[in-house]
Amino acid sequence: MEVKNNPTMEIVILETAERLFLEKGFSMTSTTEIAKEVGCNQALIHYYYRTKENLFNVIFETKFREFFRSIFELENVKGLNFTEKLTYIIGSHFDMVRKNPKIPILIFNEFTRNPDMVSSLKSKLAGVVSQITTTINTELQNEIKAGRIREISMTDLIFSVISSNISLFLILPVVSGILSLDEQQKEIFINHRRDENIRIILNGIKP
Amino acid sequence: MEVKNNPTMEIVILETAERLFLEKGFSMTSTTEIAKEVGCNQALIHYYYRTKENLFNVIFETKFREFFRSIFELENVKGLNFTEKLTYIIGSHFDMVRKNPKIPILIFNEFTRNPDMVSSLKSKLAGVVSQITTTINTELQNEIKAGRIREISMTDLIFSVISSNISLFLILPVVSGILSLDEQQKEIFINHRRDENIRIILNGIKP
DNA sequence: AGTATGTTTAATAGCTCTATTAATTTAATG
DNA sequence: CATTAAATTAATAGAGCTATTAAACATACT
Repeated sequence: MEVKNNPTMEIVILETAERLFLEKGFSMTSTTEIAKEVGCNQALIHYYYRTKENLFNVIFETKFREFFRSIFELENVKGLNFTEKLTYIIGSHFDMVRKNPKIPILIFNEFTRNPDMVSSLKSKLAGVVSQITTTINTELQNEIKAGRIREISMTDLIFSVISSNISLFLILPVVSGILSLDEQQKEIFINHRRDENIRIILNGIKP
Repeated sequence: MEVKNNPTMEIVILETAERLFLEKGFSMTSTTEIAKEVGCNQALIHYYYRTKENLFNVIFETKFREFFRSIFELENVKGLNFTEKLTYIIGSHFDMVRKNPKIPILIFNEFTRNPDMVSSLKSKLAGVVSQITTTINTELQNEIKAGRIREISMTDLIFSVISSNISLFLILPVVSGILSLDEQQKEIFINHRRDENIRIILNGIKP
């Protein structure tokens, strides 16, 4: 009965794998490569995680959950009116995606690579989704009744926010590649699109 | 000096490869699998296309060009006012993406798999982009001056249209997997989002 | 010191993939 | 029919990948 004294290797492997999987996807990343990057023997990866698939799943589940849990940060919105609330929500969702720009494409790819995985994730999401929906749905309905917002469902609103925010970071590599943007120009572009996304949605739901 | 009598195999290979590459991406598709699907010997693929990379590039270049050339169909918009024009453009862009829902993710993945490819495609796009921009930019500026549209650049407008349209088809597999939507429900959802995308953008650029 | 337990490595089996080469089949031509 | 070129296949080299196994190493405990 030993106490794990230094679980460093196990963790280093996980972190390195996470980085590589996010950079290059599941199939383009080999356990051999992970081991080389970590600086350990390739068998060690299988010692801790048994299979590559399993290692990936550990990472994927974490990231997937993380990503969806923090879809909308609803802590700091008390005391704001609806427009202010929405502005804050869209912005903080944008910032979250900005911090994890590679996760969406990882998810999309994983869904085509392994469609069976869907079922195992369904349950985990149900709660999160309904929580978000109900939290501000009442307020949305009030705004609509008051005629300050056009008829639109919560689902559609959320969908539009997520769409515009994630797609920026999907398209960005292509655009910045084609236009040869440097890091600074990219930053400017990102910040500009942050404002634009907020603006187009706020305006887009007006009556 | 023979005349190619039946180039069927060459073409069948190309079409099958296209389907598989779009379904599962570059690295998840093997030449062995393509051959099996075509019903020919695996060496035949290399006989016609030499390398898998090369076969992919042939397909990718075509699809990429096709996708960008038809980004905006500007044929049938004469005689319409600006709002009608924009409605038509967003809708037909949506329909184009709907017909080729897998191309965007193919492009995004290819850009991370092989960043060098960017340079070879730069030139091919310059023309297309500027053409689109200039065609309706004058009109957009007029609308802005007339106070019917808020201050927004052509680039931002195009960006928002492309974003909302492609991201639907990226997210769809995830959403429909989680919500277990059948084909009919998917159709309804897609059509609904088509309207919603048009609406949010038209509204989103109002003053 | 010696044993037990957990960690790490070396070696390798077994598979699949890409690409090439040589041989075989098919089709066209004089 | 014989010849020639193109299309197709069989066979295989060579590489990389995943996963397993047994051995070596390290560490803690009695």
